[in-house]
Amino acid sequence: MNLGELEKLVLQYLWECESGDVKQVHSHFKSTRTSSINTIQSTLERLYKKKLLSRVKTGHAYTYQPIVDKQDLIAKLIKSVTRDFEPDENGLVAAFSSLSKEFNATQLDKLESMIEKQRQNLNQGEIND
Amino acid sequence: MNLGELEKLVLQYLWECESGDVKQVHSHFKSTRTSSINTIQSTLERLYKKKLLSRVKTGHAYTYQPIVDKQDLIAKLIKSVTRDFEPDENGLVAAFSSLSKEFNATQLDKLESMIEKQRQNLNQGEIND
DNA sequence: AATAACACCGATCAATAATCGGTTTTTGTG
DNA sequence: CACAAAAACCGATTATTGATCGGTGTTATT
Repeated sequence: MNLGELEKLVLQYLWECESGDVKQVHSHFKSTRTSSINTIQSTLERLYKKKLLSRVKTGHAYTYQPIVDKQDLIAKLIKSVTRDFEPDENGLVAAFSSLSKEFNATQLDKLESMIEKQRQNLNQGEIND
Repeated sequence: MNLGELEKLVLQYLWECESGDVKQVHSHFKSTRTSSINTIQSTLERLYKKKLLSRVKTGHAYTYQPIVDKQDLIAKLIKSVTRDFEPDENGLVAAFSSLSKEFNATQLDKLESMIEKQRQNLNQGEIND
């Protein structure tokens, strides 16, 4: 999936605010972008069609809300760019070897504790099978 | 940076073959795609402009060669999609938390050994400073 | 000099994001 | 209920970028 510049910005905003209607989104960007309210409208619709936003009518205006959270979307995009070149299921692990060169000690600690947490998840799953 | 479908395929091929000229690339894709040799030509030029390929004249034909290897390109793309949403330097680490949910025990082992290797790199650097 | 192989330029097409005007629908108010 | 405001919806336009190729110029080889 490919996201345009405005689409990314709108997503960012909705992650911060939890939800919002066209008017809110439009007025948020009034200071930084010249996009008309119709432009915001169609951007929201595009994100809705891409299944990144849900919407409910409140009164006669839609309130839009992100379906996926930021981390999940990033994860999805990372998997997508990786799979383009390494369809293999270990592709992501392999890609990590290049990536790891840029982590400092603190970041490595964090990564390691995430790994440990995931190990526990796996073990937990085994017990309950 | 955004890569088209044919651009990705051509890159893949050149990673396998180390290098190749237009004719070679074209004949490689003859069976799977209908792209004319001119289409291959301009795809190679686009990749060259994107600084993903280098080229040297051998006779009067260019020989193209990847500048970045596959893992490095994947790493670059991963950093790029991450930075779009998490400009912070810890963004990648944060993104990893969603990603980690899908790794099995073997993969976790591999990741951990990469982390260990990177720790040693960091220590080595310190000593030589 | 002729020819073949190739690069290079320019044009077109396709897909998609960004843009907005105009119309219809909904709703709240006098 | 009629009307005005607010919002959705539809359709058209523009911009960007990748894919495509024809035609022309350039170079090397015989």
